[in-house]
Parts: sequence; C-alpha cells; structure tokens
Amino acid sequence: MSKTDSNVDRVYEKLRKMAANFEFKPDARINESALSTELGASRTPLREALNRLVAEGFLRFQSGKGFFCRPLSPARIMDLYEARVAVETEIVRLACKRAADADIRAVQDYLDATEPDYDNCEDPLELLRMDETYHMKVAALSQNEELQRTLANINDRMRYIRLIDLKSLRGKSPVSNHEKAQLSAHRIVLNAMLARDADTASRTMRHHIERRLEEATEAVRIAYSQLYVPGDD
Amino acid sequence: MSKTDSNVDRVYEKLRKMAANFEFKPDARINESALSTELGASRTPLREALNRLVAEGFLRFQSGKGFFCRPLSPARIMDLYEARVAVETEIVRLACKRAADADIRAVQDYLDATEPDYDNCEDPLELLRMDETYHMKVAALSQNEELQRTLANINDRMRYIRLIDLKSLRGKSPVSNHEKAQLSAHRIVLNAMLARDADTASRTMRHHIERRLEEATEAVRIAYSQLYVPGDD
DNA sequence: GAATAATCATCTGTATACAGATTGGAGTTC
DNA sequence: GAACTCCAATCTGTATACAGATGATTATTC
Repeated sequence: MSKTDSNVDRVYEKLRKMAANFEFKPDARINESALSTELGASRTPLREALNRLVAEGFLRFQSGKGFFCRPLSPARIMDLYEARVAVETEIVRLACKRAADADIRAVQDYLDATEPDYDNCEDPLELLRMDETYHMKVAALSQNEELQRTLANINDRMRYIRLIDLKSLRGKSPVSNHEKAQLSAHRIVLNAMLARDADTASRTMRHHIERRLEEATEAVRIAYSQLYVPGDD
Repeated sequence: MSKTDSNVDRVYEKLRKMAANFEFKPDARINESALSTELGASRTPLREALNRLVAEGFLRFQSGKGFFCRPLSPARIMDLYEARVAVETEIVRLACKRAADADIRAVQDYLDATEPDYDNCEDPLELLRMDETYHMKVAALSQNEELQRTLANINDRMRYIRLIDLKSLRGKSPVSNHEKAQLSAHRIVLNAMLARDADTASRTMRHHIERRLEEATEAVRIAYSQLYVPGDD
C-alpha cells in the first residue's frame, strides 16, 4: 500500500498487524531468528521494526532478554480508553475553533454516505474501520498533527479489543440499536461543531467514548478467553 | 542512570538528549557512519535507536535517504502545547476521581520543599526540571500509565523550546513574578483536586499551559535565531 | 556557455558471523 | 528426593562486509 516500501517498512507493517491482532501471546518472548525466517527477512531489519513497536507501546524490551509482547490487561485497556477521551475531547474543542464549515459538512456527508453500509454491514471489522475513519476525519478538523498521530496510535493498539467488543455486542442486542446510537452521537458532535458549541461537542464525545469503555471492560474477559486459542495463519 | 544499560540504550539516551538539545540541524540528514564513530558504536545499534526516535516523533525517516531531523516549526510547537493541554486536563480530572488525599498532599509537600529553590534558582534548566517533576507527579496521581507515557514524550520534545522560553522571560521581567504565578497555579490545581473539583482543576491547568503557549509562540522566533548558531561540543 | 549524460564516490539497506549472555537440563551431592 | 552446580544449547547484541541506490561532479555535446 505504501509507495516505496522497503523491506524494513514491509516487516514493520506486518509486525504491527500481527501485534494488533494479538498473534503474539501476552508476555511471551519474541524469538527473533524464528520471526525473521517467518517474515523472510534477516534479523537486522526485524529488530529495527521491533524497536519502533516498542516506542509505540506495542512491545516491551528487556535488555539482554529480548522483545516481549505487552499484555493488554484490563487496566491498560482502561488507560487507553481514557487517553482516547483526553485526545478526542480536545480535538473537538479545537475543531470548533478552527474548522471551516465546509470541512465539517464534508464529514457529515461521509456519515450520510456510509449510513446504509452501517445498517447492512455484517462484518465487525468493516464497522470498526468506518468508525475509525469518522474519528480520524474529526481529528483532521482539529488541524493538530500531534493529536492525530497520538489518536492513530491509540486506535492501533485498541483495535483488537474493540473488535471483540463489537462481536460480543452483536451477539446480545439487535444490531441496529447500537449502531444507531453510535451514529446519532457522531451527528450530535458535528452539529455542535457547526454551532461552535465546544462544550456540547466535547461532552458528547466524552460520553460517546466512555460508554464504550464500560462495554469494553466486560469485553476484556471475553478477549482473554480468546487470546489463548491457537491462532490460524 | 539506568540499571542495565546496554550499548543500544546508551546510544539511545545520548541521541535523545542530542535531539532534545537540537544538536541536529533542522531537516538535515543524519550521517550514520559519522554518528556511529562519534558515539563509539557501530551502525546496527545506532539505527535501532534512530528507529525508536522516529516512532517518538523526534526524527523523520525517508526510505532510501536515511534519517532526518524533524524541524520544530511554530505550528508543531503549537501542536505540542495543545497536546499537552489535552493530556494534562484529563489527567487532573482523573486525579480528582481517584487520587488519595495523602498522595495529593505529598505533591503539595514537594511544592513546599522546592519553593525556596524556585525563588533562588538561577539555572533555567533546573527550573524546568522542577516544573516537569511537578507535572509528572500530578500525572502519576491519575494512575493512568498511558497518559504518563504520552506526557513524558511531549515533555521530551518540548524541552528545548521551553528552555528558550524561560531564558527569554528571564531577560525581560523580574524573575520572581513569573515563578510566583507558576507556583500559585500549581497550588490551585492541587487544592481543587483535594476539594474534588474536577472542573476547576482542569480549567486552571488548561489556562496555566495555554498561557505558556502564548509566551512560547514568541519564543519560537528567538529559538530559530539560536538554532543555527554553531553549537559547542 | 549551458545542459545533459555518465561515472564515481558516498551512504543506506541488509545479510551474516561471532561473541557474550541466558536459560534449561543433566548430573552430582547432601 | 531435593537442591545446587555446571555445562551445553540457544538466543541476543553488535560489528562488519557487501550490494544497491543516491547524489554530486565532471566531461561531452549542442
């Protein structure tokens, strides 16, 4: 997907996907030689990619021992959700101050365009992708690259849990209810932005995310039961 | 300072300091062989450390070209200050909810203990260190590791600019006024936390940081004039 | 004289090799 | 039988070498 994908970039992207999909067992040491042959690259580019993932919070590095998968404990998941609240509430505040009406309307148009997909979509992964796209579009309205970068990183690290969350929700309540509530929150935020009502926009976004935190806390238990199922490759 | 500092950790720490002190010229390519001999390590650990710095936002990496110093433009500095507002306002909110009275009082004690140093200190770097320590102590009260990690990263990347800011302030106004205002904001935040008044604590922290943003915006111009002065080593 | 092409030097990208550290197991001793 | 020690195998940490790419300089041509 990237234009000039060098080997290390390719390895990095592959590893990031593997980490986001939890193909590494929590707290397990990562065997570099095995991984390098599996990915078809030598240890040098592999280790460079691993170091990037350490800095991004996916992995943990212990001197002399190697790289370890960082487990997604309930506490860490709560931390990530709270970090998302921090970032996104400020994002909508900034967007209220400086986003052009036309740019906000463009995000509204995106919601309109994807609404039918939202209702019909069966694939949780596709739903998640659309939701993340909306949030990143809002982040772009803030015109703050730092916050966008941080949010993208948080999303990467939460994706697996959110997926589990979506799947569990799907099982126990009518699909449409949940997605409808989600969509309406998205619209309220945008309308508040157009009205330049930063407090309402920020508060709506906060509750929108915090609601998911409550659901996710329960989903964590389900996640933990799935983490140790041998994954297919 | 670290317990088991391997070579790559040592290189990494050295590079981070160099990046924070802007010993790399903005947008200049980093010569790996030259740096490796300068740091007394080979290119392999050097590149691993450089990759970490890329992930942390210090450097930029272009495939086939190498590593480049990421310039601190006025826009990026504003981004960083806004990110700090996002992180720290949420931190004090969380601290209001869950920090124990004793832990908040411990931070107050820290302020009391360092107040004389604040007044007498001549070294801007020491002032900055004390200020950062206060903010990180407050961050710890939130009990959110993610937000602490993010704030530490933002601090690392803003340190140089804040130093320039402090130096320029020192030049044009009585020292004590500024530090007094700073200290009182710090105390108001802690008192609001003890009263579990999240809105006041959060608002005070916001204004405290935003005020520095305004000063820093001016300091950027000064910084730019200093960046190109050949540095001593 | 200017522009373009070709060559050369330098630097990046990556594989590999080797040394030091660590972990697990086997053997011995109490 | 359990615990401790020692040895071996494996894995990490890093230097180095080499190939491919990039950029600059020079030479050649219009």
